[in-house]
Amino acid sequence: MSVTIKDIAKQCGVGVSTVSRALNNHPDINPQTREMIMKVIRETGFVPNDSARYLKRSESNSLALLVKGISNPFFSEMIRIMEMETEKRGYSVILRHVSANEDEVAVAYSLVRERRLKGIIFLGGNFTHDGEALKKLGVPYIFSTIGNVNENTNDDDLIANIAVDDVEASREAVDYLIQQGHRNIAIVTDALHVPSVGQLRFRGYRKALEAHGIPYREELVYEVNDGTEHYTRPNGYKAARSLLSAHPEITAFFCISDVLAFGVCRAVVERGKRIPLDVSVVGFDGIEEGDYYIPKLTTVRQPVEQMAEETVNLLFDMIQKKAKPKNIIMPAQLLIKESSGTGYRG
Amino acid sequence: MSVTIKDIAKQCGVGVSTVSRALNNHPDINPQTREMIMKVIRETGFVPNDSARYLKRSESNSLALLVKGISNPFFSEMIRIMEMETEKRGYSVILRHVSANEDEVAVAYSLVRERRLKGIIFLGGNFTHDGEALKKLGVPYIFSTIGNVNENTNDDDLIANIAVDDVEASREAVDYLIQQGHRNIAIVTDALHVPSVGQLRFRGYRKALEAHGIPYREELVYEVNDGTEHYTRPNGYKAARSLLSAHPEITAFFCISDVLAFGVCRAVVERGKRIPLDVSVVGFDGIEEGDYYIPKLTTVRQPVEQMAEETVNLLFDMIQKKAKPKNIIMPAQLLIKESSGTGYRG
DNA sequence: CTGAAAGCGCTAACAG
DNA sequence: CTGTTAGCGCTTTCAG
Repeated sequence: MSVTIKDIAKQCGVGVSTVSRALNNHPDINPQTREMIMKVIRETGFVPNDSARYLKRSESNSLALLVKGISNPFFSEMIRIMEMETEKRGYSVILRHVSANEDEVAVAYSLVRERRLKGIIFLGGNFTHDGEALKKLGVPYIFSTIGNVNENTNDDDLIANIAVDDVEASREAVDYLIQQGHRNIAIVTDALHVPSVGQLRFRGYRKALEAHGIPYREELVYEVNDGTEHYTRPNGYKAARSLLSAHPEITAFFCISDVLAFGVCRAVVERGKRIPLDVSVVGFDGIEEGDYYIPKLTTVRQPVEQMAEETVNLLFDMIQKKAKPKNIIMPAQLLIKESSGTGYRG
Repeated sequence: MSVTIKDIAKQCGVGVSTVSRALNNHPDINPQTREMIMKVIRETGFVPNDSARYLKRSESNSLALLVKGISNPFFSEMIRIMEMETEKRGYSVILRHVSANEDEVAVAYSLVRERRLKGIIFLGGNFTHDGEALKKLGVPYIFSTIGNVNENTNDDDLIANIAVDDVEASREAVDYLIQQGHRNIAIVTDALHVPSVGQLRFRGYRKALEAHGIPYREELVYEVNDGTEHYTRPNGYKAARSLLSAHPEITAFFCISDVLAFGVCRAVVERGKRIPLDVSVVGFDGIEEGDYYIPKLTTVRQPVEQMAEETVNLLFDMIQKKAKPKNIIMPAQLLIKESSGTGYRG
């Protein structure tokens, strides 16, 4: 069908292996021969078939980055940095987004077999994986920004994991709201019933309330569940509308993602309330969009750059057997911007 | 290394071809044999190696969707619908994002060879392609939302293309601003020197000014160029800051993308001006985020759903030889929301 | 330094 | 219905 390595070999009057050597910058080749071959390759527009290469190759120097929920802008920056860091080490990255109903571990498994991967990074998603399936992967893997996947694990079974302390960061954020005078604080969260950041951040919320002796009210909790993706503006919007109409006494919203928070803000404003005069809104993640919102969003910032770097670092250390899987907790930072302030004390 | 089709064959006491048939739902196989084989496959956790499959297969029933500038949220929705439409037809989609410095046609070329693609969709990017390289692809291809790539082409060389009438849509948007009384209208655009939507939308801007006898002032044009991605909030922000400080008389901004517009809005507000009382801002694309912004963004909406559908439709017609490449223009719609209004008349 | 030859794991004729 | 066999395009020994 199209031009192959054989055609090039014939046209150059050399063997296919010589062409292969030229292609792969092998040292064992006469520079002149290489130059000649490369010239023909350029003229022909020949591109080697990766399927064939990977099929044959035993090693690859590449990682896969499997992202669940790629539309979440929080991941964009992380992906960018992880790609950069990986390429800096001479490795290439295979980026794949897996949809909500796909099994990322299964995808990882095929990829390892096809592309002879050296390691895998899982970004996003809940932690509900089959330990056996993970072990079968046969290469080091690491979870990033998925919460503490090792919560109930003993040291030997530790899974490589990088995340902020979701519980503590959320507790601080809600504590801040309470200190501002808020008492009727709603939370917009996700996936309370499965191990997830939603669950962890919710726990932080409860802890803060408890610490201040504020009774927990289930009616102020909204668990989003529309659509396949949960971290969306419409979901935040719906949450706040519903919460506000049932509980107009709410003066603050803690949202487990910035994207949800934008939806919440819009609903608050449409209800004729002012931010932050009447209602405070706090998000989570610290994405760029928040700084261009009006008002700028108060949020719990995850240190994306360092998290991305640490993730890649640890994975490479594991690949080189310099490290065992471990749990790394990064510091999150509450950034007080314009969407929050002193609570209404009616 | 890991379990292959041979292992399965051996374990089942059948030939590899039988396993292959079971795997591919071939009709020529005893249902019981298939069941038995599938059971072993499940138990073993065997996953066929796609590289090997594609290497051998002559056909694939798949398309590639090559996206330039994947971080632009405008594309997310288009991608979603295109994937849906394609799968509805029993084809699968290979989604690849190509970075600013990659050549999407080269990527397409490798993909065609590796994956035996049936067709290609190019999403985003400028139109500066080598016609020869495109022809070499050997399969039908289509450009979507990249502007009128056929502007200076005669009918025979027509390239399949779907876009809104960027010039006319922009003209209408600016015309609207003028009718609202605005006279000092700035434009935040991109890539004026190359064939691109930036250029087309800029042309619409000029046309509107001319039609109303408003002199064109180059000082009110800002061409973003920071970073590899141009359609970003920081770029919009910088543009508006710079424009407003040099020309405080500006009362309206026309931005060639919504994302730029958000940056502009933030800069306007920080300058102590109110939207839309003092300054109007109009975007382009009609992304969801605009409806959750405060104020809701006035924008030129591209009919994403229909564009996505038409793109897939035309490509399939071309694959089935039912249609030749053609140029399809879709209607854009000016959505007047909250970020624009009567101009300040000093 | 270079060529010949042996597969990588799978599919697709081709005979049974 | 099923097994045998010949490659898909490439990399990689192994001899020169």
